[in-house]
Amino acid sequence: MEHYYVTTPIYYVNARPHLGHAYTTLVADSLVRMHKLMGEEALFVTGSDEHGDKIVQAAAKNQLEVKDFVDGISSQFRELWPKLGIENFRFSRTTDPAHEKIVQEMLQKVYDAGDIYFGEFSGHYCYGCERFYTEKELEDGCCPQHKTRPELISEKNYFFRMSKYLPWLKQFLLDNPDFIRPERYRSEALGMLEAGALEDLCISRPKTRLTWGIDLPFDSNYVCYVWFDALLTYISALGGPGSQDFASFWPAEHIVAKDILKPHAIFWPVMLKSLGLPLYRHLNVHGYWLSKDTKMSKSLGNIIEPEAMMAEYGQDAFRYYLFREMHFGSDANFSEEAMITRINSDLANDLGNLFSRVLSMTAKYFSSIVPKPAEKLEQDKAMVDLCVHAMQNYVQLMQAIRSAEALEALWELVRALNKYVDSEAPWALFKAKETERLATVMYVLLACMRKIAICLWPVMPKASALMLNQLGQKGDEHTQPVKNINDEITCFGGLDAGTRLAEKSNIFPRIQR
RNA sequence: CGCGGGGUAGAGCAGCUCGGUAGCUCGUCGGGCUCAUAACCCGGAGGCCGCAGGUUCAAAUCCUGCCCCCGCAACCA
Repeated sequence: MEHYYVTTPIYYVNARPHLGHAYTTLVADSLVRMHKLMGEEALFVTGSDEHGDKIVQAAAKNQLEVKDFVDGISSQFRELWPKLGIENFRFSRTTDPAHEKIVQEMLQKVYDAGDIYFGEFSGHYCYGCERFYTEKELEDGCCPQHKTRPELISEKNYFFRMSKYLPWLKQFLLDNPDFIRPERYRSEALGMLEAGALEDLCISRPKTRLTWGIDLPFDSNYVCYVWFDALLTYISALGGPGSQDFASFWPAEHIVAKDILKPHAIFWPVMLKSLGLPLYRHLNVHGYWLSKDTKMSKSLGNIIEPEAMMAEYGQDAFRYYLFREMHFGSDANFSEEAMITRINSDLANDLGNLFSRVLSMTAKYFSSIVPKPAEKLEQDKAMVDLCVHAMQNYVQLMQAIRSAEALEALWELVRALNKYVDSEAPWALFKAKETERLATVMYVLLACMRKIAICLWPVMPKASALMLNQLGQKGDEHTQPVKNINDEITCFGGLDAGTRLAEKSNIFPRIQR
């Protein structure tokens, strides 16, 4: 069986989850569901990044022990996902002992290979912030936070010999144009390499300054600082190299937002190279959700809380809106107004109403039993062809993480079905007692609706299951409705004559403004 | 001269790689149908494709310059 593995970043737990976290994780969920729908074994990993000085500071601010603090926020993240219909994930924590062990093994390996060296670093250190600033970051030579003059101190630390691999990486990116996608982020990554500004990575902190971290295996006076700790969760979550899951699932499809392009596009491949491990499949980089055309931030008060949106509009509608609105890679605006428009026009008017009118007609004309179709006419065949094409496009685009276009493609089918209802006018056939013709038209409609319901499982699992149930099919939000959707594309039908259907349907009610 | 993205109907976007009728959704105006969630279907109006040059028989699409917006340069998806 094919295996498919996706990761989200592990989220830094110094604040509550917001729309951006939710989106990234939803994309991972939809991909896993899509691949399960293609008969593959699929899972994804998300988690929380819990080390570092900012965490220590945030805990102190909340007057909590660090461990208690990270336990709290971490579980907020973990518990949010199922509410969004997100499943099939492993939740990885950087403070998990199993992870810490693998990080130490990997560090030792890189150290033994000679890619880690002990060096001196000097810079402008602000005691208030407990961090170094670069020349550029300083404002008039002062710390931008505290407005005080930082002290020039030097510190011994461990460095990862990243520069050694940069020429190789550059060539690799040139040879593999879709390794980082969409294209714009590949350009940006190449730009970073071009600039030549990248130095070796500092990967440690002395314990005199930070103890909340993983001990370096080769020097107990130091803890590991961020990169090896955080990025290696993608591997440790599978059990690390040598494990069965690693053999089956690696390499991963990574999903990140554009703010963390550099660590994932540059640091991570180079680390993998040094470790002698296969690189990830792709780095898939998405943009930001903007609120009123600007980035969301606490100070502007334009943060969107996923839970509040779901409470108001429901899980399916919220998911649909996010998948439909954002073109992967570009920024998108989040607005409740736009979401309501989408819900009303796409979900209520087009899709929901299609189910409503067709099921109600089937109740009236055939007592809610799927009729046996007679011979298909040209227009029926055209409808079936359109269904095949729409599904092909949809499946392909969803896999390529182009959900907006995928849904657009599927909605061509939804709209065409509404049109087909109008042009074939089943009510007229009923009055004229053309029962055979009526049966064929209704069958084509119902069979196509079933296909749509199957397709939508990765995007709207609950609604998909509900639609399938109304069509007399088994189906629940947790289990893929068919073994392999590709079989559904190539063969029309799949809906047995004689199946009992729901008498009416109101899956997506209109929202009154 | 830091890097990257963008400026296309009232709104939001696609098209630009590989030049040749400017497309989609929402909104708006008019018509049709009556199965349906006042939903559905058809038709119309509405755009000098940021500005100025250039290449070309032909440019939203290629080249040059300029203007404006946004993001990154900090572990904020």
